[in-house]
Amino acid sequence: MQNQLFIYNTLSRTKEKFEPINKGMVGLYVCGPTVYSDVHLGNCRTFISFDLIYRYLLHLGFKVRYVRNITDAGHLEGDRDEGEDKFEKKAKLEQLEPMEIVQKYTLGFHDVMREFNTLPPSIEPTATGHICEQIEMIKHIIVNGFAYEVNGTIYFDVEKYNSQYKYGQLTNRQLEDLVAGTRELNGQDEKRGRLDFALWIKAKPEQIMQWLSPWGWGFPGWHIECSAMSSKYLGNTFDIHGGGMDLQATHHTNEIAQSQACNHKTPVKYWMHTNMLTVNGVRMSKSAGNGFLPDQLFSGKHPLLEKGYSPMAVRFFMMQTHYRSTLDFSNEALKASEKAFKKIINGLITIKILTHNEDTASFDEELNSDILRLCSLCYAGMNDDFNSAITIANLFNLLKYINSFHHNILPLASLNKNSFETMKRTYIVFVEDILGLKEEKFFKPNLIDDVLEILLQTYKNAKEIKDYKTVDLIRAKIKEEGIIIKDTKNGVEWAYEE
RNA sequence: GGUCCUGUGGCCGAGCGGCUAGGCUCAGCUCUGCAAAAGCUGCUACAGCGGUUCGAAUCCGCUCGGGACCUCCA
Repeated sequence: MQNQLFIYNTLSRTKEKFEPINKGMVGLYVCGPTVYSDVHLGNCRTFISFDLIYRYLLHLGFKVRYVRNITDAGHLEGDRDEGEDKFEKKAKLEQLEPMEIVQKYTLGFHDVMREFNTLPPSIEPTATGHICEQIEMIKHIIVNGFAYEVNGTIYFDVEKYNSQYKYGQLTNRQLEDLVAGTRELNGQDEKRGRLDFALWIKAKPEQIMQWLSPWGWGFPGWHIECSAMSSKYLGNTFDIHGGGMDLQATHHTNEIAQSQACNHKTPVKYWMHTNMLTVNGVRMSKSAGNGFLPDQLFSGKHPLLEKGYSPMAVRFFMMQTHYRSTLDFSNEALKASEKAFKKIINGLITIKILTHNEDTASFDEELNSDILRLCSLCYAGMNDDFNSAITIANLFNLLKYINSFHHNILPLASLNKNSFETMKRTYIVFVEDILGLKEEKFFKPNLIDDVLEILLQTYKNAKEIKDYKTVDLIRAKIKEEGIIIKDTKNGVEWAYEE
């Protein structure tokens, strides 16, 4: 049951039984961020979705090598070799070195990922750290006849490639249709085919980020980075490659082409794509002006947000929707999830203190089997293409029982030890390890001072009504925490114990 | 224009041929010094019209909405 994992494969457009290439091991590659500005929230959804996938694979006992790159060079404004380099442009704007831009936004990205409680990947390679590998790969592609040089720039020959392989297979498109969708080459273009894309780009003299290659000074194209890094760490063919749906048509299509042109092997067994984020029904994007940053979402400082929502509430919100469905952000939906999340966490605190004392006096067969059924449904949800929505629904069903036991509406003695332990383990493991949710402390900065104030007031009140039992209790307990209470002529004061 | 996805109750969101999804909201009940928490009950949904079937939210066709990619974005 727990091993019957099914994954929707974009390549076949069906759910397939997951069978790793090497038994017990999984190679997972996810396209990471281009660190030229703050992480986009939609980007976060992708990484949170794959964090869930990573966590579940680990839970199933797989040895997972999770590679998520950092794109820190070579990403032009137009994905098809036009426009300025994103880093160079931003560097000019912020009056910094391109690498300062990279450093700044990489750190910011990691902060956000930490706030969302995502596990770090096993390897987080950078594009600039793998220039040699990319050059090597390009050389192979040229030798194999699928790329050509024009004035120091190397282009991938899509038409030639398509004569032997299917270029548009990931998106189920014919080459002719793709060509029809692009504009005609104007006289300035050096490339031969309209769909051809750059593997290596000749640098302008003033450019800061450039490297020496067999074809002169230049920098790598965006797509070759992922191909080079994934094959280096996961091999020529690996299990799962993921990313946002908008990478499917261009980036991932080109990755497949590059890998096959280089070593004649299909690079990936299962392609997984996460869906987009919308705000009040409209796709979140820069041009629509409805894209808020993670920090704005947390603080509530954005015109579209009524209030701030904590990272864990947002994470939970995302997991209530399947990763292949579009997810709509609205204050109403966010508030609903915030409440539901707190309920889940309160349940976590409850189940942790709940214990079974081996008493089965009022054993209820039906109840036991229902609880075991719900536990297995939690697995069934995740096994069905990581359907966390189903898992969460069943966690809520379990939670009802947990609360009923806790409030003695149902006697704990109606469960046997095994059912109880299964319920407890399932709830905790799913909430903490798989969904990656944790309790958040919402304490104000000066909470301690305020609580102390309340305590001292209670102390004073007790003293006035000569309730010395309470007075002594407060004094003794607070002393254990290293604080002594002093009755002075001016009233009650506290001090650190010396 | 091409390639696709999608329309579920007041809101969000699973399900994708027969079995109560779940959460939030609202109304009521139980419990309760007050309040909260928790439990219970109700609000009887599947865009419309045809068709296939013993049986359709689920499959097929048409109509009407919404959206994505092909162009910067995960």
